[in-house]
Amino acid sequence: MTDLDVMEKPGGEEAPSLHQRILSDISERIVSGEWAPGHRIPFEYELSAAYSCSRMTVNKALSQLAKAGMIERRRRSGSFVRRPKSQAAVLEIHDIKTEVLALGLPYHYRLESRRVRRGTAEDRERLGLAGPSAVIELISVHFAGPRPFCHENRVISLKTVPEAEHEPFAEMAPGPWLVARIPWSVAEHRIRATGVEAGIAAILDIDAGTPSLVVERQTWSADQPVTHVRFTYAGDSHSLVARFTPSH
Amino acid sequence: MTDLDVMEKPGGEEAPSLHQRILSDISERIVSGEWAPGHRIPFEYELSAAYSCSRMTVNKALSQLAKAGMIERRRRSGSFVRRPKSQAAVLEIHDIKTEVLALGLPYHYRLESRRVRRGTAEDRERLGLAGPSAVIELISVHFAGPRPFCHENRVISLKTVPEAEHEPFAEMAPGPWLVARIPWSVAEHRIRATGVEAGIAAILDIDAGTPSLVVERQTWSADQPVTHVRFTYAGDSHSLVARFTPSH
DNA sequence: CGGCCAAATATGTATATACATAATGAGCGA
DNA sequence: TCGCTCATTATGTATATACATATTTGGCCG
Repeated sequence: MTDLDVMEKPGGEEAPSLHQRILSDISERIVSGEWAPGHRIPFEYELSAAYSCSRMTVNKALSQLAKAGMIERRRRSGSFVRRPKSQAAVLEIHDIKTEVLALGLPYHYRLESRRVRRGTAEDRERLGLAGPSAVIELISVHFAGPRPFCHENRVISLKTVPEAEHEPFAEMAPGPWLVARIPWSVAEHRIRATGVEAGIAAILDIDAGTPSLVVERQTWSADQPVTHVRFTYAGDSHSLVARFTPSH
Repeated sequence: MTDLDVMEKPGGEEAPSLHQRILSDISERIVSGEWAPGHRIPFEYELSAAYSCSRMTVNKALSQLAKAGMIERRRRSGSFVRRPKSQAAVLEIHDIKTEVLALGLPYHYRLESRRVRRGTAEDRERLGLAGPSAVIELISVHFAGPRPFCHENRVISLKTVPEAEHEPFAEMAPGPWLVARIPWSVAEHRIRATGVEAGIAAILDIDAGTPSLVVERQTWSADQPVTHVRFTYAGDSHSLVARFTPSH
Protein backbone atom coordinates (compact mmCIF):
# COMPACT_ATOMS: atom_id res chain seq x y z
CA MET A 1 0.00 0.00 0.00
CA THR A 2 0.99 0.62 0.54
CA ASP A 3 2.68 4.13 0.56
CA LEU A 4 0.27 3.84 -1.99
CA ASP A 5 -2.71 4.92 -0.03
CA VAL A 6 -1.05 8.14 0.87
CA MET A 7 -2.71 9.70 -2.05
CA GLU A 8 -6.34 8.97 -1.71
CA LYS A 9 -8.58 11.92 -2.11
CA PRO A 10 -11.07 12.36 0.70
CA GLY A 11 -14.13 10.50 -0.35
CA GLY A 12 -17.19 12.57 0.34
CA GLU A 13 -18.10 16.17 -0.15
CA GLU A 14 -16.23 17.57 2.82
CA ALA A 15 -13.78 20.31 2.06
CA PRO A 16 -10.35 18.72 1.75
CA SER A 17 -7.53 20.37 3.59
CA LEU A 18 -5.33 22.71 1.63
CA HIS A 19 -2.30 20.44 1.49
CA GLN A 20 -4.59 17.63 0.31
CA ARG A 21 -5.84 19.83 -2.50
CA ILE A 22 -2.33 20.76 -3.55
CA LEU A 23 -1.36 17.10 -3.43
CA SER A 24 -4.22 15.93 -5.59
CA ASP A 25 -3.85 18.80 -8.05
CA ILE A 26 -0.27 17.83 -8.67
CA SER A 27 -1.00 14.13 -8.71
CA GLU A 28 -3.69 14.70 -11.34
CA ARG A 29 -1.31 16.48 -13.64
CA ILE A 30 1.18 13.67 -13.28
CA VAL A 31 -1.32 10.89 -13.84
CA SER A 32 -2.83 12.63 -16.85
CA GLY A 33 0.61 12.88 -18.40
CA GLU A 34 0.56 16.68 -18.49
CA TRP A 35 3.68 16.54 -16.36
CA ALA A 36 5.69 13.65 -17.80
CA PRO A 37 8.41 11.73 -15.98
CA GLY A 38 11.45 13.96 -15.62
CA HIS A 39 9.39 17.16 -15.59
CA ARG A 40 10.40 19.60 -12.88
CA ILE A 41 7.40 20.66 -10.87
CA PRO A 42 7.24 24.21 -9.47
CA PHE A 43 9.43 25.05 -6.52
CA GLU A 44 7.91 25.15 -3.08
CA TYR A 45 8.00 28.94 -2.99
CA GLU A 46 6.26 29.15 -6.36
CA LEU A 47 3.47 26.84 -5.25
CA SER A 48 3.10 28.64 -1.95
CA ALA A 49 2.66 31.85 -3.91
CA ALA A 50 0.21 30.21 -6.33
CA TYR A 51 -1.95 28.88 -3.51
CA SER A 52 -1.29 31.85 -1.22
CA CYS A 53 -0.16 29.65 1.62
CA SER A 54 2.99 29.04 3.57
CA ARG A 55 5.85 26.94 2.36
CA MET A 56 5.22 24.40 5.13
CA THR A 57 1.83 23.58 3.66
CA VAL A 58 3.29 22.97 0.23
CA ASN A 59 6.11 20.99 1.83
CA LYS A 60 3.62 18.67 3.48
CA ALA A 61 2.00 17.89 0.14
CA LEU A 62 5.27 17.39 -1.70
CA SER A 63 6.76 15.23 1.05
CA GLN A 64 3.80 12.90 0.79
CA LEU A 65 4.10 12.72 -2.98
CA ALA A 66 7.76 11.86 -2.56
CA LYS A 67 6.95 9.15 -0.03
CA ALA A 68 4.38 7.72 -2.40
CA GLY A 69 7.07 7.54 -5.06
CA MET A 70 5.46 9.88 -7.57
CA ILE A 71 8.12 12.55 -7.38
CA GLU A 72 11.75 12.72 -6.45
CA ARG A 73 13.08 15.68 -4.53
CA ARG A 74 16.63 16.95 -4.92
CA ARG A 75 18.09 19.71 -2.82
CA ARG A 76 19.03 22.77 -4.70
CA SER A 77 17.54 21.33 -7.91
CA GLY A 78 13.84 20.96 -7.24
CA SER A 79 11.25 18.19 -7.44
CA PHE A 80 10.87 15.93 -10.46
CA VAL A 81 8.23 13.51 -11.66
CA ARG A 82 9.52 9.97 -11.33
CA ARG A 83 8.98 7.27 -13.87
CA PRO A 84 6.50 4.65 -12.64
CA LYS A 85 8.27 1.91 -10.77
CA SER A 86 7.95 -1.77 -11.47
CA GLN A 87 4.36 -2.38 -10.76
CA ALA A 88 3.54 -3.17 -7.18
CA ALA A 89 0.13 -4.62 -6.56
CA VAL A 90 -1.60 -4.57 -3.25
CA LEU A 91 -3.01 -8.01 -2.76
CA GLU A 92 -5.59 -8.49 -0.05
CA ILE A 93 -5.55 -11.91 1.52
CA HIS A 94 -8.43 -12.13 3.91
CA ASP A 95 -8.95 -15.24 5.89
CA ILE A 96 -10.64 -18.15 4.23
CA LYS A 97 -13.83 -17.96 6.23
CA THR A 98 -14.39 -14.45 4.91
CA GLU A 99 -13.64 -15.61 1.37
CA VAL A 100 -16.17 -18.39 1.57
CA LEU A 101 -18.87 -16.27 3.16
CA ALA A 102 -18.29 -13.66 0.44
CA LEU A 103 -19.26 -16.36 -2.07
CA GLY A 104 -22.58 -16.66 -0.28
CA LEU A 105 -21.82 -20.18 0.90
CA PRO A 106 -21.87 -21.55 4.44
CA TYR A 107 -18.42 -22.10 5.89
CA HIS A 108 -17.05 -24.83 8.05
CA TYR A 109 -13.65 -26.11 9.02
CA ARG A 110 -12.36 -29.58 9.82
CA LEU A 111 -9.08 -30.62 11.38
CA GLU A 112 -7.66 -33.65 9.60
CA SER A 113 -4.54 -34.26 11.62
CA ARG A 114 -2.50 -32.73 14.39
CA ARG A 115 1.04 -33.78 15.28
CA VAL A 116 3.63 -32.40 17.66
CA ARG A 117 7.21 -33.36 16.85
CA ARG A 118 10.82 -32.30 16.94
CA GLY A 119 11.43 -30.27 13.82
CA THR A 120 12.64 -32.23 10.83
CA ALA A 121 14.97 -30.80 8.25
CA GLU A 122 11.97 -29.98 6.08
CA ASP A 123 10.27 -28.15 8.94
CA ARG A 124 13.37 -26.07 9.53
CA GLU A 125 13.46 -25.26 5.85
CA ARG A 126 9.82 -24.24 5.79
CA LEU A 127 10.02 -22.07 8.87
CA GLY A 128 13.46 -20.62 8.26
CA LEU A 129 14.52 -22.06 11.59
CA ALA A 130 18.16 -22.20 12.59
CA GLY A 131 18.54 -24.83 15.32
CA PRO A 132 16.44 -27.92 16.02
CA SER A 133 13.22 -27.04 17.78
CA ALA A 134 9.77 -28.52 18.29
CA VAL A 135 6.92 -27.79 15.91
CA ILE A 136 3.25 -28.63 15.58
CA GLU A 137 1.92 -29.69 12.19
CA LEU A 138 -1.73 -29.21 11.35
CA ILE A 139 -3.59 -30.44 8.30
CA SER A 140 -7.10 -29.20 7.81
CA VAL A 141 -9.78 -28.54 5.23
CA HIS A 142 -12.00 -25.52 4.71
CA PHE A 143 -15.44 -26.14 3.25
CA ALA A 144 -17.64 -23.90 1.14
CA GLY A 145 -21.06 -25.43 1.61
CA PRO A 146 -20.81 -29.20 1.24
CA ARG A 147 -17.69 -29.15 -0.91
CA PRO A 148 -14.05 -28.92 0.20
CA PHE A 149 -12.76 -25.52 -0.84
CA CYS A 150 -9.19 -25.38 0.35
CA HIS A 151 -6.60 -27.68 1.89
CA GLU A 152 -4.30 -26.27 4.54
CA ASN A 153 -0.98 -27.70 5.67
CA ARG A 154 0.68 -25.73 8.42
CA VAL A 155 3.61 -25.94 10.79
CA ILE A 156 3.95 -23.64 13.78
CA SER A 157 7.17 -23.10 15.70
CA LEU A 158 6.55 -24.08 19.30
CA LYS A 159 9.57 -22.10 20.36
CA THR A 160 7.89 -18.89 19.26
CA VAL A 161 4.31 -19.91 20.09
CA PRO A 162 4.45 -22.44 22.96
CA GLU A 163 0.73 -22.10 23.73
CA ALA A 164 -0.03 -23.86 20.45
CA GLU A 165 1.05 -27.19 21.93
CA HIS A 166 -2.01 -27.31 24.17
CA GLU A 167 -4.49 -25.86 21.74
CA PRO A 168 -6.71 -28.52 20.15
CA PHE A 169 -7.60 -26.52 16.98
CA ALA A 170 -10.75 -28.61 16.76
CA GLU A 171 -13.13 -25.68 16.57
CA MET A 172 -10.98 -22.74 15.64
CA ALA A 173 -8.75 -22.76 12.57
CA PRO A 174 -5.09 -22.09 13.29
CA GLY A 175 -5.04 -19.00 11.04
CA PRO A 176 -7.46 -16.86 13.04
CA TRP A 177 -6.05 -18.29 16.27
CA LEU A 178 -2.56 -17.10 15.35
CA VAL A 179 -3.69 -13.73 14.09
CA ALA A 180 -5.37 -13.05 17.40
CA ARG A 181 -2.25 -14.06 19.29
CA ILE A 182 0.60 -12.68 17.15
CA PRO A 183 -0.38 -9.35 15.72
CA TRP A 184 1.77 -7.28 13.38
CA SER A 185 3.74 -10.05 11.84
CA VAL A 186 5.78 -9.95 8.66
CA ALA A 187 4.85 -12.39 5.93
CA GLU A 188 6.18 -13.62 2.62
CA HIS A 189 3.92 -15.18 0.03
CA ARG A 190 4.68 -17.52 -2.84
CA ILE A 191 2.03 -18.27 -5.40
CA ARG A 192 2.29 -21.00 -8.01
CA ALA A 193 0.31 -23.48 -10.04
CA THR A 194 0.84 -27.21 -9.79
CA GLY A 195 -0.86 -30.53 -10.31
CA VAL A 196 -2.38 -31.60 -7.02
CA GLU A 197 -0.76 -34.66 -5.39
CA ALA A 198 -2.72 -37.79 -4.49
CA GLY A 199 -3.03 -37.24 -0.72
CA ILE A 200 -4.42 -33.75 -1.03
CA ALA A 201 -6.56 -34.71 -4.03
CA ALA A 202 -8.34 -37.33 -1.91
CA ILE A 203 -9.13 -34.82 0.79
CA LEU A 204 -10.32 -32.20 -1.70
CA ASP A 205 -12.33 -34.85 -3.53
CA ILE A 206 -10.78 -34.22 -6.94
CA ASP A 207 -8.54 -36.20 -9.29
CA ALA A 208 -4.81 -36.27 -8.66
CA GLY A 209 -2.97 -33.98 -11.07
CA THR A 210 -5.81 -31.48 -11.37
CA PRO A 211 -4.34 -27.97 -11.74
CA SER A 212 -4.44 -26.15 -8.45
CA LEU A 213 -3.38 -22.83 -7.06
CA VAL A 214 -0.91 -23.10 -4.21
CA VAL A 215 -0.35 -20.15 -1.90
CA GLU A 216 2.46 -20.48 0.61
CA ARG A 217 2.87 -18.01 3.41
CA GLN A 218 5.79 -17.76 5.78
CA THR A 219 5.40 -15.53 8.80
CA TRP A 220 7.73 -13.93 11.31
CA SER A 221 7.15 -11.75 14.32
CA ALA A 222 9.99 -9.69 15.74
CA ASP A 223 12.39 -11.74 13.57
CA GLN A 224 11.23 -15.03 15.11
CA PRO A 225 9.73 -17.58 12.72
CA VAL A 226 6.07 -18.14 13.56
CA THR A 227 4.43 -20.35 10.98
CA HIS A 228 4.55 -21.67 7.45
CA VAL A 229 1.32 -22.55 5.73
CA ARG A 230 0.51 -24.01 2.33
CA PHE A 231 -3.01 -23.52 0.98
CA THR A 232 -4.14 -25.58 -1.97
CA TYR A 233 -7.17 -24.38 -3.91
CA ALA A 234 -8.64 -26.82 -6.37
CA GLY A 235 -8.67 -25.90 -10.02
CA ASP A 236 -10.29 -22.67 -11.11
CA SER A 237 -12.38 -22.59 -7.97
CA HIS A 238 -10.41 -19.63 -6.78
CA SER A 239 -8.54 -16.62 -8.06
CA LEU A 240 -6.59 -13.95 -6.28
CA VAL A 241 -7.46 -10.39 -7.13
CA ALA A 242 -5.16 -7.46 -6.66
CA ARG A 243 -5.78 -3.85 -7.50
CA PHE A 244 -2.92 -1.45 -7.95
CA THR A 245 -3.33 2.29 -7.93
CA PRO A 246 -0.25 4.43 -7.79
CA SER A 247 -2.27 7.59 -7.74
CA HIS A 248 -5.80 7.46 -6.74
CA MET B 1 2.49 0.23 0.59
CA THR B 2 1.39 1.28 0.08
CA ASP B 3 0.85 3.09 3.16
CA LEU B 4 3.12 0.39 4.00
CA ASP B 5 6.35 1.97 3.11
CA VAL B 6 5.72 4.94 5.29
CA MET B 7 7.36 3.18 8.13
CA GLU B 8 10.73 2.13 6.92
CA LYS B 9 13.53 3.04 9.21
CA PRO B 10 16.36 4.87 7.51
CA GLY B 11 18.71 2.22 6.34
CA GLY B 12 22.26 3.24 7.06
CA GLU B 13 24.06 4.75 9.97
CA GLU B 14 22.96 8.33 9.40
CA ALA B 15 21.21 9.97 12.29
CA PRO B 16 17.48 9.67 11.70
CA SER B 17 15.39 12.76 12.15
CA LEU B 18 13.62 13.20 15.43
CA HIS B 19 10.12 12.49 14.16
CA GLN B 20 11.50 9.35 12.50
CA ARG B 21 12.91 8.18 15.79
CA ILE B 22 9.65 8.80 17.59
CA LEU B 23 7.83 6.94 14.85
CA SER B 24 10.05 3.90 14.99
CA ASP B 25 10.12 3.83 18.79
CA ILE B 26 6.35 3.64 18.87
CA SER B 27 6.14 1.22 15.97
CA GLU B 28 8.56 -1.11 17.77
CA ARG B 29 6.44 -1.21 20.87
CA ILE B 30 3.40 -2.02 18.80
CA VAL B 31 5.06 -4.73 16.75
CA SER B 32 6.60 -6.35 19.82
CA GLY B 33 3.16 -6.54 21.38
CA GLU B 34 4.13 -4.34 24.32
CA TRP B 35 1.33 -2.02 23.23
CA ALA B 36 -1.47 -4.37 22.19
CA PRO B 37 -4.35 -3.47 19.88
CA GLY B 38 -6.69 -1.12 21.70
CA HIS B 39 -3.94 0.33 23.88
CA ARG B 40 -4.00 4.11 24.13
CA ILE B 41 -0.61 5.54 23.31
CA PRO B 42 0.56 8.68 25.11
CA PHE B 43 -0.99 11.99 24.14
CA GLU B 44 0.91 14.30 21.86
CA TYR B 45 1.76 16.65 24.68
CA GLU B 46 3.07 13.77 26.79
CA LEU B 47 5.32 12.57 24.00
CA SER B 48 6.51 16.06 23.24
CA ALA B 49 7.50 16.37 26.89
CA ALA B 50 9.16 12.95 26.88
CA TYR B 51 11.24 13.79 23.82
CA SER B 52 11.61 17.47 24.74
CA CYS B 53 10.32 18.58 21.38
CA SER B 54 7.38 20.49 20.03
CA ARG B 55 3.96 19.00 19.52
CA MET B 56 4.29 19.46 15.75
CA THR B 57 7.16 17.01 15.66
CA VAL B 58 5.20 14.39 17.54
CA ASN B 59 2.21 15.12 15.36
CA LYS B 60 4.23 14.39 12.25
CA ALA B 61 5.20 10.96 13.58
CA LEU B 62 1.71 10.06 14.75
CA SER B 63 0.07 11.23 11.54
CA GLN B 64 2.32 8.92 9.57
CA LEU B 65 1.56 6.00 11.87
CA ALA B 66 -2.13 6.71 11.38
CA LYS B 67 -1.73 6.82 7.61
CA ALA B 68 0.12 3.53 7.74
CA GLY B 69 -2.83 2.03 9.59
CA MET B 70 -0.99 1.11 12.78
CA ILE B 71 -2.86 3.51 15.00
CA GLU B 72 -6.22 5.20 14.94
CA ARG B 73 -6.54 8.77 16.13
CA ARG B 74 -9.70 10.10 17.75
CA ARG B 75 -10.20 13.70 18.69
CA ARG B 76 -10.60 14.33 22.33
CA SER B 77 -9.88 10.65 23.09
CA GLY B 78 -6.33 10.07 21.97
CA SER B 79 -4.53 7.61 19.69
CA PHE B 80 -5.05 3.87 19.85
CA VAL B 81 -3.24 0.85 18.47
CA ARG B 82 -5.31 -0.72 15.71
CA ARG B 83 -5.73 -4.41 15.21
CA PRO B 84 -3.85 -5.63 12.15
CA LYS B 85 -6.00 -5.42 9.05
CA SER B 86 -6.68 -8.25 6.70
CA GLN B 87 -3.29 -8.94 5.35
CA ALA B 88 -2.25 -6.91 2.38
CA ALA B 89 0.74 -8.12 0.46
CA VAL B 90 2.81 -5.97 -1.81
CA LEU B 91 3.35 -7.97 -4.92
CA GLU B 92 6.06 -6.82 -7.27
CA ILE B 93 5.35 -7.60 -10.89
CA HIS B 94 8.34 -6.57 -12.90
CA ASP B 95 8.32 -6.99 -16.60
CA ILE B 96 9.08 -10.38 -18.02
CA LYS B 97 12.41 -9.50 -19.51
CA THR B 98 13.66 -8.57 -16.05
CA GLU B 99 12.26 -11.80 -14.65
CA VAL B 100 14.06 -13.90 -17.20
CA LEU B 101 17.35 -12.08 -16.89
CA ALA B 102 17.11 -12.49 -13.12
CA LEU B 103 17.10 -16.25 -13.73
CA GLY B 104 20.43 -15.83 -15.49
CA LEU B 105 18.99 -16.83 -18.85
CA PRO B 106 19.12 -14.92 -22.12
CA TYR B 107 15.82 -13.30 -23.05
CA HIS B 108 14.09 -12.92 -26.34
CA TYR B 109 10.62 -12.16 -27.52
CA ARG B 110 8.62 -13.28 -30.54
CA LEU B 111 5.39 -11.91 -31.92
CA GLU B 112 3.06 -14.73 -32.98
CA SER B 113 0.14 -12.78 -34.31
CA ARG B 114 -1.14 -9.25 -34.65
CA ARG B 115 -4.71 -8.35 -35.59
CA VAL B 116 -6.60 -5.07 -35.71
CA ARG B 117 -10.38 -5.42 -35.50
CA ARG B 118 -13.59 -3.84 -34.32
CA GLY B 119 -14.03 -4.91 -30.71
CA THR B 120 -16.01 -8.09 -30.21
CA ALA B 121 -18.21 -8.68 -27.20
CA GLU B 122 -15.36 -10.57 -25.56
CA ASP B 123 -12.94 -7.69 -26.15
CA ARG B 124 -15.38 -5.27 -24.56
CA GLU B 125 -15.68 -7.61 -21.61
CA ARG B 126 -11.92 -7.91 -21.22
CA LEU B 127 -11.26 -4.21 -21.47
CA GLY B 128 -14.27 -3.00 -19.55
CA LEU B 129 -15.26 -1.04 -22.63
CA ALA B 130 -18.71 0.52 -22.93
CA GLY B 131 -19.39 1.19 -26.61
CA PRO B 132 -18.03 -0.63 -29.67
CA SER B 133 -14.53 0.48 -30.51
CA ALA B 134 -11.51 -0.83 -32.38
CA VAL B 135 -8.86 -2.91 -30.66
CA ILE B 136 -5.56 -4.54 -31.53
CA GLU B 137 -4.92 -8.09 -30.40
CA LEU B 138 -1.36 -9.33 -29.93
CA ILE B 139 -0.22 -12.84 -29.20
CA SER B 140 3.40 -13.32 -28.34
CA VAL B 141 5.88 -15.55 -26.54
CA HIS B 142 8.68 -14.69 -24.16
CA PHE B 143 11.68 -17.02 -24.13
CA ALA B 144 14.10 -17.86 -21.36
CA GLY B 145 17.08 -19.20 -23.23
CA PRO B 146 15.88 -21.66 -25.88
CA ARG B 147 12.64 -22.55 -24.11
CA PRO B 148 9.32 -20.67 -24.19
CA PHE B 149 8.78 -19.15 -20.77
CA CYS B 150 5.52 -17.30 -20.97
CA HIS B 151 2.65 -16.86 -23.39
CA GLU B 152 1.06 -13.43 -23.70
CA ASN B 153 -2.36 -12.63 -25.11
CA ARG B 154 -3.18 -8.94 -25.13
CA VAL B 155 -5.79 -6.54 -26.42
CA ILE B 156 -5.22 -2.79 -26.49
CA SER B 157 -7.98 -0.23 -26.89
CA LEU B 158 -7.22 1.82 -29.98
CA LYS B 159 -9.54 4.53 -28.75
CA THR B 160 -7.25 5.17 -25.80
CA VAL B 161 -3.97 4.35 -27.55
CA PRO B 162 -4.40 5.10 -31.28
CA GLU B 163 -0.63 5.01 -31.95
CA ALA B 164 -0.69 1.26 -31.33
CA GLU B 165 -2.38 0.69 -34.69
CA HIS B 166 0.78 1.61 -36.58
CA GLU B 167 3.26 0.00 -34.22
CA PRO B 168 4.59 -3.33 -35.53
CA PHE B 169 5.57 -4.80 -32.12
CA ALA B 170 8.08 -6.97 -33.95
CA GLU B 171 11.06 -5.93 -31.88
CA MET B 172 9.60 -4.41 -28.76
CA ALA B 173 7.10 -6.26 -26.59
CA PRO B 174 3.82 -4.42 -26.09
CA GLY B 175 4.25 -4.30 -22.29
CA PRO B 176 7.33 -2.08 -22.20
CA TRP B 177 5.99 -0.10 -25.16
CA LEU B 178 2.82 0.72 -23.25
CA VAL B 179 4.57 1.48 -20.00
CA ALA B 180 6.73 4.04 -21.77
CA ARG B 181 3.68 5.65 -23.35
CA ILE B 182 1.03 5.48 -20.62
CA PRO B 183 2.63 6.08 -17.27
CA TRP B 184 0.82 6.03 -13.96
CA SER B 185 -1.95 3.71 -14.87
CA VAL B 186 -4.25 1.80 -12.55
CA ALA B 187 -4.25 -1.97 -12.81
CA GLU B 188 -6.20 -4.92 -11.54
CA HIS B 189 -4.68 -8.38 -11.37
CA ARG B 190 -6.30 -11.77 -11.28
CA ILE B 191 -4.22 -14.85 -10.57
CA ARG B 192 -5.42 -18.40 -10.99
CA ALA B 193 -4.34 -21.91 -11.87
CA THR B 194 -5.73 -23.78 -14.82
CA GLY B 195 -4.96 -26.56 -17.28
CA VAL B 196 -3.38 -25.02 -20.33
CA GLU B 197 -5.48 -25.17 -23.52
CA ALA B 198 -4.26 -26.80 -26.70
CA GLY B 199 -3.40 -23.66 -28.68
CA ILE B 200 -1.26 -22.18 -25.97
CA ALA B 201 0.23 -25.55 -25.10
CA ALA B 202 1.54 -25.90 -28.64
CA ILE B 203 3.22 -22.52 -28.51
CA LEU B 204 4.73 -23.17 -25.08
CA ASP B 205 5.81 -26.64 -26.23
CA ILE B 206 4.09 -28.52 -23.39
CA ASP B 207 1.19 -30.95 -23.16
CA ALA B 208 -2.35 -29.61 -23.18
CA GLY B 209 -3.85 -29.68 -19.70
CA THR B 210 -0.54 -29.12 -17.90
CA PRO B 211 -1.15 -27.00 -14.81
CA SER B 212 -0.24 -23.39 -15.47
CA LEU B 213 -0.31 -20.12 -13.66
CA VAL B 214 -2.42 -17.48 -15.37
CA VAL B 215 -2.00 -13.83 -14.49
CA GLU B 216 -4.49 -11.42 -15.97
CA ARG B 217 -3.99 -7.70 -15.78
CA GLN B 218 -6.48 -5.03 -16.73
CA THR B 219 -5.23 -1.48 -16.96
CA TRP B 220 -6.80 1.96 -17.03
CA SER B 221 -5.37 5.42 -17.32
CA ALA B 222 -7.44 8.40 -16.29
CA ASP B 223 -10.51 6.12 -16.20
CA GLN B 224 -10.00 5.06 -19.83
CA PRO B 225 -9.43 1.34 -20.47
CA VAL B 226 -5.96 0.80 -21.87
CA THR B 227 -5.22 -2.89 -22.15
CA HIS B 228 -6.04 -6.36 -20.95
CA VAL B 229 -3.32 -8.98 -20.92
CA ARG B 230 -3.27 -12.65 -20.00
CA PHE B 231 0.08 -14.22 -19.20
CA THR B 232 0.33 -18.01 -19.06
CA TYR B 233 3.33 -19.51 -17.29
CA ALA B 234 3.86 -23.21 -17.77
CA GLY B 235 3.70 -25.46 -14.76
CA ASP B 236 5.95 -24.76 -11.82
CA SER B 237 8.32 -22.78 -14.00
CA HIS B 238 7.26 -19.67 -12.22
CA SER B 239 6.03 -18.45 -8.88
CA LEU B 240 5.00 -15.02 -7.70
CA VAL B 241 6.60 -13.79 -4.52
CA ALA B 242 5.13 -11.14 -2.29
CA ARG B 243 6.48 -9.82 0.93
CA PHE B 244 4.25 -8.05 3.38
CA THR B 245 5.52 -5.94 6.20
CA PRO B 246 3.09 -3.80 8.10
CA SER B 247 5.80 -2.37 10.26
CA HIS B 248 9.27 -2.44 9.12
C1' DC C 1 42.88 25.19 -18.69
C1' DG C 2 41.99 22.88 -14.45
C1' DG C 3 41.04 22.62 -9.73
C1' DC C 4 39.36 24.54 -5.54
C1' DC C 5 36.50 27.45 -2.64
C1' DA C 6 32.61 30.24 -1.61
C1' DA C 7 28.01 32.06 -2.56
C1' DA C 8 23.48 31.00 -3.84
C1' DT C 9 19.55 28.12 -3.60
C1' DA C 10 15.97 24.53 -2.75
C1' DT C 11 14.79 21.25 0.22
C1' DG C 12 14.77 19.07 5.26
C1' DT C 13 13.71 19.59 9.89
C1' DA C 14 12.13 21.76 13.96
C1' DT C 15 9.84 25.48 16.85
C1' DA C 16 6.25 28.40 18.82
C1' DT C 17 1.87 29.85 17.98
C1' DA C 18 -2.94 30.09 16.65
C1' DC C 19 -7.37 28.77 15.70
C1' DA C 20 -10.65 25.04 14.01
C1' DT C 21 -13.11 20.80 14.93
C1' DA C 22 -14.84 16.70 16.94
C1' DA C 23 -15.96 14.08 20.92
C1' DT C 24 -16.48 13.61 25.76
C1' DG C 25 -18.56 14.51 29.89
C1' DA C 26 -20.36 17.42 33.56
C1' DG C 27 -24.02 20.20 34.99
C1' DC C 28 -28.52 21.85 34.69
C1' DG C 29 -33.37 22.08 33.97
C1' DA C 30 -37.82 20.01 32.73
C1' DT D 1 -34.41 10.11 34.30
C1' DC D 2 -34.01 12.20 30.08
C1' DG D 3 -32.27 15.49 27.16
C1' DC D 4 -30.03 19.77 26.41
C1' DT D 5 -26.13 23.01 26.58
C1' DC D 6 -21.59 24.18 27.19
C1' DA D 7 -16.92 23.89 28.73
C1' DT D 8 -13.03 20.90 28.20
C1' DT D 9 -9.75 18.46 25.72
C1' DA D 10 -6.95 16.16 22.05
C1' DT D 11 -6.26 16.19 17.57
C1' DG D 12 -6.19 18.72 12.69
C1' DT D 13 -4.50 22.30 10.02
C1' DA D 14 -1.97 26.30 8.96
C1' DT D 15 1.46 30.21 9.68
C1' DA D 16 5.87 32.57 10.24
C1' DT D 17 10.34 31.72 11.36
C1' DA D 18 14.86 29.69 11.83
C1' DC D 19 18.63 27.09 10.88
C1' DA D 20 20.74 22.78 8.71
C1' DT D 21 22.23 20.44 4.59
C1' DA D 22 23.07 19.05 -0.01
C1' DT D 23 24.14 20.60 -4.52
C1' DT D 24 24.99 23.63 -8.15
C1' DT D 25 27.14 27.73 -9.99
C1' DG D 26 30.47 30.88 -10.69
C1' DG D 27 34.56 32.96 -9.89
C1' DC D 28 39.23 33.04 -8.31
C1' DC D 29 43.87 31.56 -8.59
C1' DG D 30 47.69 28.72 -9.85
